[in-house]
Amino acid sequence: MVVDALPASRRAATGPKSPVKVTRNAEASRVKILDAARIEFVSHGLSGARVDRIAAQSGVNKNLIYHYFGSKDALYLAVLERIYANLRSSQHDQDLRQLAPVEGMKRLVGNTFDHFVATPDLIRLMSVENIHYGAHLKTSKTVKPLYRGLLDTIRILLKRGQEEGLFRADVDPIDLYLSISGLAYFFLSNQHTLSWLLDHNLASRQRIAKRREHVIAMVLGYLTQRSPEATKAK
Amino acid sequence: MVVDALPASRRAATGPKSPVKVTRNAEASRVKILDAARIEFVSHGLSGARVDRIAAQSGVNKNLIYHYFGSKDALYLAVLERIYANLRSSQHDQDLRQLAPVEGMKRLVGNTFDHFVATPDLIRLMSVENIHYGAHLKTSKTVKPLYRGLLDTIRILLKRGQEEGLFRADVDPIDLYLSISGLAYFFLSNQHTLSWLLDHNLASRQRIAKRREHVIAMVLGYLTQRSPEATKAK
Amino acid sequence: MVVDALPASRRAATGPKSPVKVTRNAEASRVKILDAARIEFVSHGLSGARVDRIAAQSGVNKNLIYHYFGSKDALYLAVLERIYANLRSSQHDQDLRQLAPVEGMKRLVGNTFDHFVATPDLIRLMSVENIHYGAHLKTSKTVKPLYRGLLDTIRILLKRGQEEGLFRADVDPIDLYLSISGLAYFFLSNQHTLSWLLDHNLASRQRIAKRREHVIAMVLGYLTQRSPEATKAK
Amino acid sequence: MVVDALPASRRAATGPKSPVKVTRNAEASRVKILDAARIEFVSHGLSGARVDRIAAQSGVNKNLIYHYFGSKDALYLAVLERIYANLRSSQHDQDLRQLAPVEGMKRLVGNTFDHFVATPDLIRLMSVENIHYGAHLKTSKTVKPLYRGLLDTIRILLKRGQEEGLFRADVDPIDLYLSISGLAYFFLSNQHTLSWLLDHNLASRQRIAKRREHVIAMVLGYLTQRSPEATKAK
DNA sequence: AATGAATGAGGTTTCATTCAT
DNA sequence: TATGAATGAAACCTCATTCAT
Repeated sequence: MVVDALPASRRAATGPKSPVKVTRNAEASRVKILDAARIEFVSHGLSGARVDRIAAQSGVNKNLIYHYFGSKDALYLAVLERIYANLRSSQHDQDLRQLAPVEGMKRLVGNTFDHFVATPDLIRLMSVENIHYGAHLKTSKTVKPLYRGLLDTIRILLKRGQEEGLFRADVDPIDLYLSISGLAYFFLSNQHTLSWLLDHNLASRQRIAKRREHVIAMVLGYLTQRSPEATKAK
Repeated sequence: MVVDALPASRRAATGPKSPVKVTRNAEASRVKILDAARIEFVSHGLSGARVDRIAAQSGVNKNLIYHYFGSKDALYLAVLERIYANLRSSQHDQDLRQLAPVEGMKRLVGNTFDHFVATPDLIRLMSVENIHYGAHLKTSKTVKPLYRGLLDTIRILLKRGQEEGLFRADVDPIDLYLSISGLAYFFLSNQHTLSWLLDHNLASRQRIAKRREHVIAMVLGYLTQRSPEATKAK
Repeated sequence: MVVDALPASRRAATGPKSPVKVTRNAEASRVKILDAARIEFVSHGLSGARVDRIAAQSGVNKNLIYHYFGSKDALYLAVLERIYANLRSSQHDQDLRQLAPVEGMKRLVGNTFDHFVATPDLIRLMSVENIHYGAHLKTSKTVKPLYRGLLDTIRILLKRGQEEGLFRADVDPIDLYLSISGLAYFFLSNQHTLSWLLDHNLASRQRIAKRREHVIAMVLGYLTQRSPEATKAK
Repeated sequence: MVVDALPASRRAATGPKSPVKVTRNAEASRVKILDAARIEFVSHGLSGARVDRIAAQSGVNKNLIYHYFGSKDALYLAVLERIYANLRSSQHDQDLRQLAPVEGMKRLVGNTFDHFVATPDLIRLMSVENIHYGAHLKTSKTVKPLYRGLLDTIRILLKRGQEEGLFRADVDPIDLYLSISGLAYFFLSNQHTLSWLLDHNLASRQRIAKRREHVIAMVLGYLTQRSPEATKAK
C-alpha cells in the first residue's frame, strides 16, 4: 500500500453525552474508540481500516471494541451515524428561513461550504460509504430523519425568492441542494488528484476562500437569472 | 462485510468458468486481466479488491497477474491510467473550440456529464483514488499530460464569450472546470446515499436527464449573468 | 528437493499433535516456537525452513509466530542469538585462566571441541549464517559482546606459557583461536560429505574421540615446539 | 531476506570441452547455464537459489534449463560435480610425492590453502551441500574417485618423513588431511561472521597470507614434534 | 469492565515447472 | 534448439475475531 498521509493532529475531545447509569469509564472508552475509529476509517476507508490500529490508537484493549460494538462493520456504522448527526446539528438552517431570500441563500451556500471545509472527515466518509453503495447507511435508523429540515429550508427560501421575483421559476429544490453540495464536495473530496492533475494547489486557505466565492456566485447567478430561455440546454 | 452489492450485469462477458480456453496470447491475457481488475477495484475499492477474484473473473492463473503487473497496487495503477486515458480521449473538446461560445460551452458541459454517466467506473475509481490521497495517481507518468487540452478548450471558449460580451468577466477557468465536473460528479458518485437520504431515486434515466438540464442551466446561467454585483458573496 | 534427511530423534519433545494443549502462557509459547524454529532452521537452512512446519512442530498457531517475532527472518535471528549465547555460557573459559598453561590450553581445546560435538545445531547455524554472508548476525546486538572473554582467556594462557618458556613466541591469538575452532569445525560441519568421500565414518563415537585427541595434539604440538625455524613456511 | 552481497565480478569463461557431434551453440548454452547456476547456488544456497535468476543471468530461456538438466536439483548436482572436479584437477599433488617430506608437506598444505582461497565458490558449495546432509553429492558417480589420489600423496609423504625420523609416528593420514583442510576452511567459510565477531578483517590479502603461514606452521609444527608424550591429551 | 493470549481463514506473492509452438 | 505463455502448489504474512481469565 502506498500511502499513510493523514495529518498528525487528530484525536479530538468529543463531549460526552452519556445518559444515566453507565460507569463514567465505560462511556469514556466508547468515545475513545469512536474517535480513533473515525480517524482510521477516514484515513484508510472501510476495508483498509485495521481494528488493531483502532485499538492501539484509542488505547483500549482490542476485545473491548468487540464488547461494545460487536464487529468492525458495526463500529463503522456507529462512526457514520455520529458524523452525519454532527452535520445536521451544525447546519443551523432553521435560522436562515426568516432572512431575505438572496441573503438567506448566500448564507445557506456558505454554511454548507464551510461545514464541508471544517469537517473533511465527513466528506471522506461519504465517499467511503458510496464506494460501498451506501449499504451501511441504509441500515441506519438515525440518519435519515435529519435530512428533512434542510430541504424544507431550501424550499422556503426558494419560494419566497420566486414570489418576490428574485429567483427564476424553474428551480427544482433537490437539484439545487445537489448543486450547492456538489460544487463544494468535488472540490474538496477530489482535491488530492485535482491538485496534482491541474498543477494547482487546491488545499491552501486562500484557494478555498476563492472557491467559496465562486460557489456562491454560481448558485446565486443561476437563481437570479432573468432570461432562462437563453440557457436552456441545447 | 455487510454487502456485496455490485450490479449483476458485470460477469457476463467472460463466459462460463469450467472449459476455460487457455489463451496463449499475451496481449489478450493482459486485457482480460485489466478488464476483470477494473470491475473488481470499482466494486470493492483498492483494499477491498481481491486478486483471487480478479484471477477467477479473468480466467487466468493468479500468477500471470503478478507476471504482467507485478503487484496488486501496480495493477490498480494500470487500471487507473487506462480509465483516465479513456476519459480524455472521449472528451472531444478540440472540436468544440470553434463553436459559438454559448453553444460550445453547453456542449462541453453536456459531454462531461454524459461521459460521467456512461462510465460510472471512472467516478468510482476517482473516489477510490482520493480516499488514498491520490498516492497512486501521483506515480503515474501517463495521466497528467492528458489534462492540458481540456483546460485550454475552456479558456478559449471563455475568452471568446467574454470578448463577445456574452459571458461575465470574472470567471476563473479552473473554478469553472471544477464546477462543470462537480455538478455532475456529486450527483453520480453519491447517488446511493443521496437517493436513500432524500427518498428520491436519482438513478433513473429520466432523473439523470433532468439533472443534465439543470447542470447546463446552472453553468450557463452563471456565465451569462449580466450583473454579477448582485450575486457577490455576502 | 532430493532429501529430507534429518535425524528422526527430533520430533519427540512436543508430544502428539491431536489433543494440542493450548498454552495460554506467553513465555512458554515463545520458547516452544524457538525450539521448533531451531530444529527447522538447522535442518533446512534459512531459505529452506518453513514457517508452517515450525507452527506445526511447536503446536502453536502460525500467526502467533508472527505476533511474537514479526517475520521469519527475525525468528531466525532470535534462534541464532540464543544458540550463540549458549555457546559462550558453556565455554567456562574463565575457570581455565588459573590453570598451568599446557593444562589450561588442553582443556580449552577440549572444551571447544566438546561443545561443538554436543551442539551440532550450533555448527549448522554457523554455516547457514555464513552462507548468508553473516548478514543477520551483524544486525544482532547481543552476540558480539560474548566474544571478548574467550580471546582474553587465550591471551592469558598464551602469555603465561610463553613467559614460562613452554610455548613458542610467534603465536597470534586470533590465529590460534581460529585453529582451535577450525580443527573441530570442519570435521563436524562437513562430516556428511567427508564420510562419503573418504569412505570413512566420521560420525561414530570412537572416531570423534580419536579426532579430539588429534586436535589437542596438533594445537599443543604447535604451541610447544622448540625450533620454529624448521617449520617456517617455504 | 536480508542480503545479496556477492561480488559483481562473476561470469567466468569456462573453456568448452564438448565431445563430438553437438551443435556448438548447444554446448555453449549448457556452459552459460552452469556458470550462472554456480553463481546463483554459491550466492544463495540451494533453497535460496532461483531458477528465474539463473535463466536471466545466463541469458537463456528458462525452459532450456529444464531441457538440459531436468530440474533445479539436478542442475545443482551438475554444478557441484563440476567444481569438485576442478578441485582435484588443480591439486597437482602427484608432483609433490617426490619432494623431500618437509618440503612436500609444506607445499601440499600451501596448495590446499591456495586453492581454497582462489575458489571461494568451492567452500560455499561444500557448506551448502553439508547443510543438506551431503544428500546430493552421494548421488554423484563422478566425484568420489577423485579423492583417492590426494590421500595417497599424504600417505606417501608421511611415510617417508616418518622413516627419515622427521615426522612423529602417531599420525593418522585422514586426521592430517582433515586438519590441513579444516585450518584453511573454517577461516574462509566463516570469515563473514568471524570478521564481525572478532572485530578483525579476515578478508584482506595480508591477513590471508598471514593465515597461510600459520596453517603451514601448525601442521609442520605438529608433524615434526620430537616428544609427542608432552602433548598427549589430558 | 477489561485484558493478554490465541486462532482460522484467507490475503498477496513466489517459484519450480509444464504447455504449445 | 529454443521460446513465450501459462500454471498449481505452496510460501510468507495479515486480520477480524474469540477464548479464558
